[in-house]
Formats: sequence, C-alpha cells, structure tokens
Amino acid sequence: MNEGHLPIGRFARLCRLSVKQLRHYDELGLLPPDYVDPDTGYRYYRPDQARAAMLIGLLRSIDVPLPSIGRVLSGDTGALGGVRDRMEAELARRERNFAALERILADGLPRPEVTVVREPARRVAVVRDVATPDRIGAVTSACVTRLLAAAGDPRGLMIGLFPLDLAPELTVAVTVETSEDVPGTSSDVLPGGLYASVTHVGPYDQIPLTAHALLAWVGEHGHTPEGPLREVYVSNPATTPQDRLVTHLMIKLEDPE
Amino acid sequence: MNEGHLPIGRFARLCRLSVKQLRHYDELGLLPPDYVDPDTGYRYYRPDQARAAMLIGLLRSIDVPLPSIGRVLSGDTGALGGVRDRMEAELARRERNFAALERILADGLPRPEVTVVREPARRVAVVRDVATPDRIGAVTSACVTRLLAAAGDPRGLMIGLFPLDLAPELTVAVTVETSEDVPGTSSDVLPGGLYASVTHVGPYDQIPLTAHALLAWVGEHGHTPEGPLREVYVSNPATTPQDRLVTHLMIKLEDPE
DNA sequence: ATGGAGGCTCCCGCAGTGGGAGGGTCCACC
DNA sequence: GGTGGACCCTCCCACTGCGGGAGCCTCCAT
Repeated sequence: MNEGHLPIGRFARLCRLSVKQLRHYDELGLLPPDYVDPDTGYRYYRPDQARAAMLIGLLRSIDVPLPSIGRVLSGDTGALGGVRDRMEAELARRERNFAALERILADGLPRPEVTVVREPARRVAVVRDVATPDRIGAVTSACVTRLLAAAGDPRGLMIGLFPLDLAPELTVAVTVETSEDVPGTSSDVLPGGLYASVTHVGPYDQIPLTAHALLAWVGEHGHTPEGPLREVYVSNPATTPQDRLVTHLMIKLEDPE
Repeated sequence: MNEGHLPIGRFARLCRLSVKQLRHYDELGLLPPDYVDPDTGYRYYRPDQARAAMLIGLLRSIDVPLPSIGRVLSGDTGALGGVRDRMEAELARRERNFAALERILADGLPRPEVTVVREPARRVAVVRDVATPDRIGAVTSACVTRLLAAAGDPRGLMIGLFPLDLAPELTVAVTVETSEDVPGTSSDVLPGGLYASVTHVGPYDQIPLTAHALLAWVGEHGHTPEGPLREVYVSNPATTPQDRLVTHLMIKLEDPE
C-alpha cells in the first residue's frame, strides 16, 4: 500500500458509485480493490481503477446485468455486442408497450365489438414454427414468407394460429385455405363451429391488446375458449399503412351441447 | 358462489397471468377474487374480472410498479398520466445510454486528451437552480435561457457548474463572465488556478461519458478534484449540429502547495 | 372409491442495491 | 498525545415481483 491509494469513500466519489456498490462489486470479483488491509479489512483502490468502475457504472445505467459486465471487463469483446442486441430488443419492446399505453390513454380500455359467427371447417396448408413470446412477431412473419413461397399466390386469406397459453415456448402456425396438398407444408383441417370474433384495426404489434379484450369478452359471457387464437389477416401489410391494417381475431367457443 | 365462478387456474389461463401472479395481486388487494371459500381458501373469480386482470398485465408489461397499478385500478385517473410521464423519461434515459454504449462499441472506452491549464479568476453573473439527476439537462437549459434573458448578448462563453457528487438533489449553475452586476442574477467569482481540461465533441447528453473520463484521468494522475465540474459551452447549439457541439470540461485541481 | 389435477400456505431464492446496527480505525487538530 | 468525528468494517434485513418447491388438502370424473 502506497501513496496513491484511495479508501473506498473517496474512490466512490471519484467514480460516482456508492460505497455499497463498490463493496458489492468487490464481492462478485468485478472490481477487487488493489489492496485490502489484512488487519482492518479496509479496501484501498488505485486511482486508475476509476476507469473500470465508471465503465461498470455506465453499463449498469443501461441495466446490463453484473455477470455480463464481468464478461466485458475480463476482455470478452463479444459480450458487448450481445449486450447491445439485448438492449435493442428491450428498447423495442418498451416502445411497443408504450404505444399500447398511449392508445389506452387516448381511447380508454378497448371494448371492441365482439360478435359470434359460425365458421365452416377449412382444409388448409400449414407452416409451423416454435417461438419465444418476445419473438412471436418475427417468427410469424418468417412463417408467412415460407407459406407464400410454398403455396404461391393464395386465393384465401392467411390465418395465423397462436396458443392461448403464453408458455415460454410456443408453436405458432400460419395457414391458408387450399383444396389440394401443397408441397413444403403440412395439411390440416381447421374445425368449424361457433367463434367469437373481433376486428382489430391497427399495427400487428398491438394485437395482444385486442386479443385480451376478446378473451375478456369470452369470459364475461360465460364461454370457455377452446383451441388456439386465430388471426385472419385481412389487409395486405405491403400496401396498407400500419394504422389501417385490419385483422380479425377469432376464438372457438365450446360447442353448445 | 355461483355458476360463472372460475377457480384460479382457469382464470389465470383466461387472462394470461400466472397463478402466482394472481395470488400476489390478491395479497396486495389489487385484484381480490370475487369469492373466497372460507373453509378451503379456494379463490373464485368472476369472468368479468378478466378485464381488470389484463389491464394489470399490460401495465406490468411496461414495468409499471404494482402500487401505481393499484392507483389506476382504484379510479385515480391522474395516475395513468403520471405513469406515462415516467415511462417517457425512462425511455429517453434508455435511449441516451444506449447511444453512449454505441459510442463505446464504436470507439472503445473514451480516453480523451486531458491537459492541465491555468485559468484566471473570473467575475461572473450566475443563475442557479436545483435539479434531480435525470432532470439536469432540462434544468440547465432553463438556466441558460434565464441567464440570456437577464444578461442580454454575452461577450464571453457561458460556463455551467455541476457538483461532482451526484446527490438526489443537486444545484446546477450557469454563469457568464461580466464586469458589472447584472440584475436578475447573482454575482460570483470563479476561482482561478490549475484545471484539468478536456474537450468533448458531441451531443450534450453524452457529456457524462467524457466527464467520467476526465475524473478518471484526474484520479490516475494523483490529483484530487476540487469544487464543481465546469462545462464551457464553446459551440452555439442553435447553429451547430449535435455531433459537432464542442464543450470544454474542466475540473479544478488542488493547489500545488 | 380413487386417482390425478388442481388448489392451499409457507418458505426460499433471484438481482442489486439501500438502510441500519454494532463495532473498529484513521487522521487532523489541539 | 489525546480526542472527536468522519470513515470503514461485517452482518442482517428490506425491497420488487415474481418462480420453484414442499407438504398438504380438495375437487371432480371415472
């Protein structure tokens, strides 16, 4: 221990962290003091450790978890990239949800018109994939692309199928009505019967809001939803502005005995 | 307890929350079940509670704290606005810090050129205000506006003063050199002496990054910073693109004996 | 009547601190 | 060479918003 050493409080002020934080980072091995007095336990830092401390502070300010910070500090150059990707996704999610909140503030809680319709059974070509809840949008559009590639120019509307349980892993499917087998897809029959249906107008990433309202309606009217949620993509997203995209959301009701 | 009642698991699936969450919200009084069996403790929900449950879910998805959600649910119409404001500030902060991270990814940790300069004492007109850490930017520009209004067209550069300790409440000041008293401002003398100085080029909200680097330099060179951080606003933000804004950051060093 | 799904309470754990108790140390000033 | 006050130490508890699991009870369809 020599001249330049700083006790923890002074060092904390220098790098604008709290004493508690520094002790915690020491415990985790993120930023061990240069010297610890074996008798008193006093921590002493070298001033040039401030740079690392400030990097920690910056990364913390964008909510990078401490273990990732550890990886960055120990020279894992790839770690920063991963951090950035996660940040980006997180920011996007925040913005989406923020938009939903704005919508609620403007229009109040959505209570869209729900109708009960009788749907025929439909023979469809299906493309499936497994997604995590935050990647539903991306995986679904990938499925759409694959289905379009396989089925060519479809006559009917495409219908997305999404499980009601938002499990950590869920299988999404995109279908289109067809009379014959389509290579590269599997075939299936969507059951007919009574469906509760609601029309969502607006961007796809605000569908959950309307879907929730539909589920609430189903509950309030004493029905039990059955099977996956259907999304019928009425508009062409390539030619329709986001605000005008029309999607029918439908959920099968239990058969009236 | 009657027909329409749902046990917790079914209700959870309906409104896409976990059983744990519902129990938690019950404990907090956010969403008490319609009926609790006094013998078994079983919770039973009315289907029309799903709408409230989904509102909770939506608000949680944007990280609104449960107590705030409670206020919204109990009809505090102002609460949603407050929520939105906090969300907005939070998003802005994230974006700022994200930009800082991008910068670091691109350029590496900043290690700008620090020089030691001798500054004369300056007689200045001062406008002060108290800010919270996240409102420093706004409060500072308000001070600038007030100072400009009081001092007219200043000859010298404006200098901002910011305490080094980032306390929850801090006093920021904006000054401009003057030879006579300026009504509507207080007068002060900025001490002369040796300063560590660094030039920050870029948006004002990335100043903390460079400021930290300056502090780190000061520490590494065995100095002790003294007094507030100075920011000398060299560019005119009205006519300079953000990326080219030049600001000198300076911190007084202890007097060499 | 029985089995399995689903419910209950209670306790522990997480991350990343803040707060505080209870006690030892350092240092500047007298 | 004291002494007071600032500073440091280690523990422990609290928070938020849940998830996991133990150990037990209840509901309902067969």
